[in-house]
Amino acid sequence: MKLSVKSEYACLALIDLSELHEKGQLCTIGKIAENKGIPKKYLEQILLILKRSGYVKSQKGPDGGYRLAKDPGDINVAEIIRLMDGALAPVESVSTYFFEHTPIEKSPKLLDVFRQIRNYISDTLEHLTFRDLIE
Amino acid sequence: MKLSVKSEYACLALIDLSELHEKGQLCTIGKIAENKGIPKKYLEQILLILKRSGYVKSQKGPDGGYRLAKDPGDINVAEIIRLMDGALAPVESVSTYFFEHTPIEKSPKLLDVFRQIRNYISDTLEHLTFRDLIE
DNA sequence: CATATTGTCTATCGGATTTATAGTATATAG
DNA sequence: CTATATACTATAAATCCGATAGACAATATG
Repeated sequence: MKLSVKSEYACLALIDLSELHEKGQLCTIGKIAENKGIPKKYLEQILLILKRSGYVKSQKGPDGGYRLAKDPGDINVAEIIRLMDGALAPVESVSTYFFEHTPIEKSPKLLDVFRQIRNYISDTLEHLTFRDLIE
Repeated sequence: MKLSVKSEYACLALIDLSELHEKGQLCTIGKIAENKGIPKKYLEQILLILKRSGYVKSQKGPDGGYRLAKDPGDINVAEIIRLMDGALAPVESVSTYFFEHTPIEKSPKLLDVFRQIRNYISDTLEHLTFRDLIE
């Protein structure tokens, strides 16, 4: 896993929305972009992806904006990174959801170590929810 | 850390050379490439990098080839990946050797989790030597 | 010395990916 | 009706990665 800027932006945006969630307030793309220092038009695309996957809801028009579609405690960081970047594993040949063959399979011992690393990353990030990340 | 094919090739080549190390035998680029299924011309560049960093030695001419410059037990996987790919950390802002600012710093809590992941990866791979990977 | 073999070095290409921007369409509050 | 917001698609710009090409240098051997 090498985190892309896209994943970072997605997490930051979800943190922003998580903090507003209890009040049920909408927040515009522009506001989030400004808060977190994210290019607005790029954030637009990211929020669209999050919307299509059911993490956020939106409303058009004046006073429109975005809000979370779930409780922050029901969204974990692993699923967001997988959605944006693909595999958490450092090598696809030890990835559960994005398996692919790679040259490293020629060394079973090395492969085992990377599998162990993948499991650590998955366990850590799957148990980390956006509730844990709110201030 | 997302492992590149380059790192994978470097590790596989070093494993090959580690297995020959005790006998002090030289091995040609072509042989290694064939053994591990690596494009020869690409492997050439990788071995040059390893040579310049003191991991392997070479000899030109007929009967020439490569051999390890150190004991397999004195080379760990972390340093090879850092040489080929840069940071082991999933985000540069928690990298010890390749620190850079990234947007994720806006969430200290998230940053902490990634620091923890980085430490796990570093510890694991720094203690893994090529002696451990020999058959 | 001539030749074949092997590493050295630099340049570059093709393709993919990533980050970001542009522009048009659609919904809705007032 | 108009201003404001999201929806959507296309594509630009930059970078990186894996791979290839080809000229050069060293050396063992006959």
